[in-house]
Amino acid sequence: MNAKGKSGESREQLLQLAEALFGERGYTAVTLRDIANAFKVRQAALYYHFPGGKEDLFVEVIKCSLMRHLDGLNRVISQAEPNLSSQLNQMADWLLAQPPLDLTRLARSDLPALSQEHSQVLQELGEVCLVKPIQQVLGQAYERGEIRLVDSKLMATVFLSLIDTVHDMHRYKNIPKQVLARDVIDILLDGMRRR
Amino acid sequence: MNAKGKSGESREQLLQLAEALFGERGYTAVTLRDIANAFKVRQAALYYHFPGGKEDLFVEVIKCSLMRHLDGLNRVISQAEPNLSSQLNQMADWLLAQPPLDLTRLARSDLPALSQEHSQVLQELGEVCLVKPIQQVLGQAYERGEIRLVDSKLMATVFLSLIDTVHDMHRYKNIPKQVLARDVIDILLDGMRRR
DNA sequence: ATTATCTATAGATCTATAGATAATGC
DNA sequence: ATTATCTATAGATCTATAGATAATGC
Repeated sequence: MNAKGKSGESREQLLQLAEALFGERGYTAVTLRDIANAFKVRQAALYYHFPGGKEDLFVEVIKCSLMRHLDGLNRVISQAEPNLSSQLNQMADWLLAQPPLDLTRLARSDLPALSQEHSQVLQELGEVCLVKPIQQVLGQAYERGEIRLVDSKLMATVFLSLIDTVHDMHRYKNIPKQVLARDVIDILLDGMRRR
Repeated sequence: MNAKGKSGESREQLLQLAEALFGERGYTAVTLRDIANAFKVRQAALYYHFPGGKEDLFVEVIKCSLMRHLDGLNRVISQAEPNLSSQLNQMADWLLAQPPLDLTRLARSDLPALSQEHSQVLQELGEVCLVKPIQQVLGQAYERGEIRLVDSKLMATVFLSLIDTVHDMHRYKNIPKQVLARDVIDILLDGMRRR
């Protein structure tokens, strides 16, 4: 082996660099050369780690990212106080610490460039790993009587795109992301509250 | 002239087709061939209408779209009843009738592929044409005492990404976009209301 | 003469493959 | 022998340019 250490950790680092780039600019806008540069190897060397090429690398990146999100969300949900406010804020903190994962762009721009197979798999995994956990939290809050009945899928998706908005807003304001998120979440919570 | 009629209207139609494509999949994912196909000409013929090439076409598309949004938003704001609920709902209806214009993707994926000049111009025009009008409506609602003090830029951006969420959500549900938007807007309004 | 297209193609990427090379592990 | 890179390059796009062509307007 030439530069990188144990196989597992260098693959991990490659996935991490690729995730940051894909997350920032999207599938078509990021080239294998960009990723190779970040990894400090030549473009062709990526085919050693991902013989399937760009599409397989992307699919792997998104799969890993989504699985990690599922784990992370479930963890913070279980550790949060058993009320919606705490749960949403903990989820927001966790999501904001991750590289951006814009489901809207994923569905609109990235997935259409992939094979129908891959597109469908990622679409469904996105539902399961991101939308479902939030939907569930909203559903439980309704059953506890904390909020009134809402379209939980719609509100879960709104919550996720709110996170992306805050990710971006942080470029222009130097208010911490968590504070921005908390402000919007408070408004959503008040709005959903039983009256 | 061969196929298309008066110069002005064919340019209009070209801009409209390009706007739909760019809006759906983004700058890098849409090729000149895609646009030419939609316009039913060969790729090279686009250089007659836009000698500046792909980047200039995109910049023109976004400029026109943003100016139209500014006009449309100002019009519906002035025609709405003078309360925030009516104004936001009218704006939502108008935005949902337009091709999607995802500011998050624009800033993250599209603008970085352009020259710094163009990138900056569009960035600022996006602020002026989309964010500012909504910010203003929120500011006036605060002065009327309808809502409490909020970060109007943050909430304006949240409102815009909410519209994009609804644009997408409509793919999966067959509930009318306006109804979905109204549900979320009601929640935001209640949350922002003075207590 | 002007307008709106076309064909053909140069030049610049980008993805992906083939084969060489160097370092380590047995 | 295996692992992780490299160089070189084929093949496929994609953008952009040059020059030809056909229809209309004067």
